[in-house]
Amino acid sequence: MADSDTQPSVDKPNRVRTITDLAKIAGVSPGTVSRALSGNSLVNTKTREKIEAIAREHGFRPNQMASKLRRQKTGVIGVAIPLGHDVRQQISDTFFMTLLGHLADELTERGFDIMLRRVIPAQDEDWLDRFIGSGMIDGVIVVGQSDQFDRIEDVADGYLPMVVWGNHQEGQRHCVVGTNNRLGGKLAAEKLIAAGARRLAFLGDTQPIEFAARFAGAKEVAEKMGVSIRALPTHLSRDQTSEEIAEHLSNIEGEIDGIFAATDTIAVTCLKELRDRNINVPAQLKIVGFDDLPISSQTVPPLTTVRQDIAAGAKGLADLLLRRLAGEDTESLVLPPHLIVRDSA
Amino acid sequence: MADSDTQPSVDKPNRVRTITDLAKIAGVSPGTVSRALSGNSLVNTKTREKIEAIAREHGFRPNQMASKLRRQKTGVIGVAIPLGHDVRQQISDTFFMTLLGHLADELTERGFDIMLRRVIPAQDEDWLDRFIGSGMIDGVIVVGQSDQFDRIEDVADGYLPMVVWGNHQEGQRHCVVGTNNRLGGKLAAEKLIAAGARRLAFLGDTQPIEFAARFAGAKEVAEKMGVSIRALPTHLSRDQTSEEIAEHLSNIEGEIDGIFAATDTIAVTCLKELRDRNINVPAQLKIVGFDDLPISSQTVPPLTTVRQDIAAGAKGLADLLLRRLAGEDTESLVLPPHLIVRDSA
DNA sequence: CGCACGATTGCAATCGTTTGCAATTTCGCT
DNA sequence: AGCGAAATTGCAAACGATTGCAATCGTGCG
Repeated sequence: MADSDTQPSVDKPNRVRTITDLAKIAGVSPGTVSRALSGNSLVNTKTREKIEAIAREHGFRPNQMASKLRRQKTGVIGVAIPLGHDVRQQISDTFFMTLLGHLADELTERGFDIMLRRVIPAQDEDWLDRFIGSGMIDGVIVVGQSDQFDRIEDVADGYLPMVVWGNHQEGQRHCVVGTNNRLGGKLAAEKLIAAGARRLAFLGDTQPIEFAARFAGAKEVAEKMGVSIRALPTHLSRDQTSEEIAEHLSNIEGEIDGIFAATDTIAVTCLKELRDRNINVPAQLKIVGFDDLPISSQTVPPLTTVRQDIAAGAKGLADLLLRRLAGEDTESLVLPPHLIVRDSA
Repeated sequence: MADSDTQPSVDKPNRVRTITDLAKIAGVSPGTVSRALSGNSLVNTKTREKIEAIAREHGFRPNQMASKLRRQKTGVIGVAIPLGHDVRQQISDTFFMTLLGHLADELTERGFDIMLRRVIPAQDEDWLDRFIGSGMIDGVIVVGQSDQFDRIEDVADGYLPMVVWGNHQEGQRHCVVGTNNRLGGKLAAEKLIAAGARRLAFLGDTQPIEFAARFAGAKEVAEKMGVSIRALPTHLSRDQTSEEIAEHLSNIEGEIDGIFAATDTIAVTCLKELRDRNINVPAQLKIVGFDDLPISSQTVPPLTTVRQDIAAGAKGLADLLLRRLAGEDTESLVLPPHLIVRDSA
């Protein structure tokens, strides 16, 4: 493809694009320019200043690709978001997006760039190997295990600089940061029961490992307390959710007096549906959510929920990854959930 | 730094890391391997299959850095989020995050990767040049003009593959995608007035260009209709917002009967504060928001708001950028806002 | 005045892949 | 069997920055 005039190389006759061009102008060798610009090695102060001046004047920036190729490191952290269970749970999902935001803040502060990759495992068998092996990133953060637990485990042995957001399981090999979901589930169930509920339901998909753990925790408490609990499966994408929840609510009308929602997003939708049906929360039905999203304090009634500390999670992910980048084999980090009592239970 | 044993090169004695290694095994030249793997050029089918087999067997992936360096294109789109007016408006802001999510979906679908960069212009004069000149990205999408309108304009002339999310101004040179904020402001004011409000207030920061346009639109309508309107400045970060809004509400108690919030996020917080004060919406005070975030339909009362079509915006950004990448000098895209009438006005 | 040593700088190989051009092989056809 | 065109493959020069090693410059000191 002849792209001779695609680039705006016309404005300045012979623009300084390479370190060699600059060297020619400065009357030194490329090596010296490289040293002067990278700052760390020994260059005569006068020479350095001259080179820096010329660089500034011509708006020169060393080509990162070449630099990275030569130095075999990129300064880029890959962030992969696998969309396993529910492809329609786009990455626009509130929780993930918030986590990503904090992650961006943390990593940027430490001088790393972020390469974002949304991946659909069903369509791309070895997404993780591909990402890692691409040579474009120094390390990878996987946000959410989705249904890819095994694949992640496979990779973990041979590749140190990887940290995963998700659930921790006894004896797993990959380094994970996440909330103690099981404990969170317990807190939720205990609260519902303490508030007087006796016939519980878990509202949400029980397939994803995190949600399964939440359900398991709740179930354990319920059984110990002699209270019934059942799962009402739901998808995550917004449009379906509403209808599914509506249907569930019709089915369980009067049979259930306490709902543990897998997610605040689900809980909020549920709250809305209940209001439409004139079911009073918490008098007739108690609800506890999970996440403590910003919305959750603004609902009517304000949502009682199990808080995940997203900021701390992001910080943990970044910290651990950086230590692994330095060669350390770190332990997983399991964060404690906190029950935030508001008015819905 | 001697990192001889940092890498796990021990597991497989002599791993296939380069195309040359693979070529040696296959008994062909590196060039042939490159052609076979890239798929597009002419290679004997049998040779290709053999090479592919060996590649698969050894889990070989061509080094992207080298490839990108040689081909002078990266397959990466930079997404910059300038945090100008309010550094504490972290990129975890709901609207931007949602836009980013859709953007990720769009670009990924078209085979591009995303390099995310959060940037604080106040701390980094030439963030945009640096990003563009880094050689790491083929094009850039700037999410939000913030207070960087001029800098963006400066760059626009010399650099084609850039598209910006934001407000469109008569005669500007950079390609922008965004909602017609002024029109949106008009719709909001018209609705408030139609609902019976006569003393309006605009709740939000009027500095950012998008918000200024919204306010201007509302003001135009208000003045034409002989209705008063005033601005109540607010910041964007959540913690401050609540208090600021509370203070404003105390000050204006009884003097205002219609609020146009710069953002749904602000509107939602405002709704909550009003509820705490037992001010009935919409009877005593009418509210219209802006954005139509997912939350907005779930509030009590559900929020009347001006909808921005985020998905369409993301698609527009991606489309235009790709056309610019191909050398076309595209026009800006201004999307129409839609008034979504619910119960708050 | 000559030598040695430290401070700078230049040289050239290297990172791993792509690709224009030329050489070689394969085939079809007469 | 022989010739030419078409199909494959090999060769080697890029892409642009980094860095170990060696060469050069300058200066202090005997």
